[in-house]
Amino acid sequence: MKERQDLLNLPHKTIERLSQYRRALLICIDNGRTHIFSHEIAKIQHITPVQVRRDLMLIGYSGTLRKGYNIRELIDLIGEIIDSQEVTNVAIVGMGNLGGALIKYFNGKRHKLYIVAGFDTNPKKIGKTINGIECYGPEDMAKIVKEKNIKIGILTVPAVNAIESSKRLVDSGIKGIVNYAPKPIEVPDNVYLEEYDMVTTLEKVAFYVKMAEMEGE
Amino acid sequence: MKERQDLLNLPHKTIERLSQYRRALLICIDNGRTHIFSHEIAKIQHITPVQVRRDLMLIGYSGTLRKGYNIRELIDLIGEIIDSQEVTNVAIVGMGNLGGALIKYFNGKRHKLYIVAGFDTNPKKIGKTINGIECYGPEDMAKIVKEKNIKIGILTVPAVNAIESSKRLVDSGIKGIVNYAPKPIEVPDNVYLEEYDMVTTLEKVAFYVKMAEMEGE
DNA sequence: GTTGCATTGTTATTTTTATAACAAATATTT
DNA sequence: AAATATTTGTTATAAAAATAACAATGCAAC
Ligand SMILES: NC(=O)c1ccc[n+]([C@@H]2O[C@H](COP(=O)([O-])OP(=O)(O)OC[C@H]3O[C@@H](n4cnc5c(N)ncnc54)[C@H](O)[C@@H]3O)[C@@H](O)[C@H]2O)c1
Ligand SMILES: NC(=O)c1ccc[n+]([C@@H]2O[C@H](COP(=O)([O-])OP(=O)(O)OC[C@H]3O[C@@H](n4cnc5c(N)ncnc54)[C@H](O)[C@@H]3O)[C@@H](O)[C@H]2O)c1
Repeated sequence: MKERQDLLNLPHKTIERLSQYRRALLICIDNGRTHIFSHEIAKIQHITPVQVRRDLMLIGYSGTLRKGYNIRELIDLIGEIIDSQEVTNVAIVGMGNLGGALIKYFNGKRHKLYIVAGFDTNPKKIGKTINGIECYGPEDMAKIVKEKNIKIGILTVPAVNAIESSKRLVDSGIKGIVNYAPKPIEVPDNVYLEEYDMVTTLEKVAFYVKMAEMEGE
Repeated sequence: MKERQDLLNLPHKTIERLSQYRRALLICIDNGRTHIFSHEIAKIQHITPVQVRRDLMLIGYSGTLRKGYNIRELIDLIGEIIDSQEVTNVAIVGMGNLGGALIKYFNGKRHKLYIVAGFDTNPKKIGKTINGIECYGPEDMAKIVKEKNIKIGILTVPAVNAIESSKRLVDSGIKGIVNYAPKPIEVPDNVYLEEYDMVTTLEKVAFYVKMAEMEGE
């Protein structure tokens, strides 16, 4: 389970769940527990115990029969898998309402991930700080990304600016992007992209709520 | 394609894409286009033309050979499928940074979805408005949900308060929840739930960025 | 009008993910 | 010490989603 290819073969959903298991396990450790059963993890995450055991099998972690999993060991192993050795630096592009909320919220939440810079085109924002994070103009992006060793960009610009901003991020040497603008962007193969569309999520929920209400009509 | 069961059999991912196709198509209409090819939609969404055609086949919409799809008709059909006839009202629970950003952002974006109320436990926020949306105390939730005919709740409270807040939403008669707190919640079968965890997303991106960097090591 | 070709619509296959089935191990009870 | 219950770990199956393959249609060029 130390081999790069093995890690890349892990299902993407397993990677997501590992992050979530760890967060739950950190709370358990704080509560003084040392071991935990698969069905307890499953209960916290509202998934099945089988799913939990399967994920742990995939990362090659073994528990003890009738005693469960050693929480500390598991936290550490998940860290070895998903964290990088060094801190990973992140930038916010678009220091508006959502970008600002993320900055205020995020730092301190994760050990190995920090938001270290913001970018905005609005001259009123450039040079200002939010929660100690300075905002730069987009023309400085390449320089700042290099200086601060920024690897990931979070896009929170208006939809019409998403494509130009993503290009600038890529040109600046960023290696991963999370796009919250409701406009699909395109990145080269060597950049990892996640997109999330809150409006679509809400429309989807509204659809299934409508369907539930139509029941028996 | 008018039958309830047919709509429920649509893949969840197709429902999501329909929402996104529509948003893209509305922009095309504004640009004066009347027809569009599957490969053009695909280009905008960065997916394959086959995926587009398959989705449209599933909703029973036919284009014209060598002419493509009638944009207006398609927008209307997607509306018939995913929108409810009446407006669907939404509440924000937790009027903090993220909840506030959502309120400022969302209204006006969609024709049939409106945020009409907020809830918060902080006495300083209760009675105030953000963008014209009033904030109420949680004790008024059942009353307000009924009065304002609110169907969906967006949870933006701290993780430790997520479970109690979700219970209150359910007890108040809400039918759908979007949970942005990084804490899984549980809802009865008759309530539709979507959870999204931004921290997990960022950790996932960081993982794949790390993997890409390890290449050839 | 025949040929070529772009485009749709449908079925088949593959890939990804989740669920289920069950064997193995070990503590507890009788 | 045998039987039972609990829990892990693995393999097998099913479900969901994406991709590929290809037939059908009808315009355009010749
Ligand atoms: N606010 C939310 O809750 C929310 C929810 C879902 C999606 N979104 C999406 O997130 C994005 C931002 O939303 P918001 O509400 O924060 O908007 P906002 O207007 O408050 O912030 C956008 C910021 O981006 C800056 N900007 C514009 N062009 C830029 C560029 N080329 N480079 C850098 N910065 C640029 C603007 O100056 C502004 O400060 C939008 O695409 C929106 O659709 C927001
Ligand atoms: N801010 C972000 O960008 C961001 C990103 C990802 C996830 N989140 C999640 O969204 C949630 C909110 O984040 P935030 O940054 O807006 O936090 P925040 O502290 O700014 O806002 C939380 C709000 O919830 C209110 N609240 C607390 N308990 C409540 C209850 N029981 N009922 C109603 N309201 C209650 C608080 O008074 C506060 O106003 C958190 O769970 C956070 O993890 C936020």
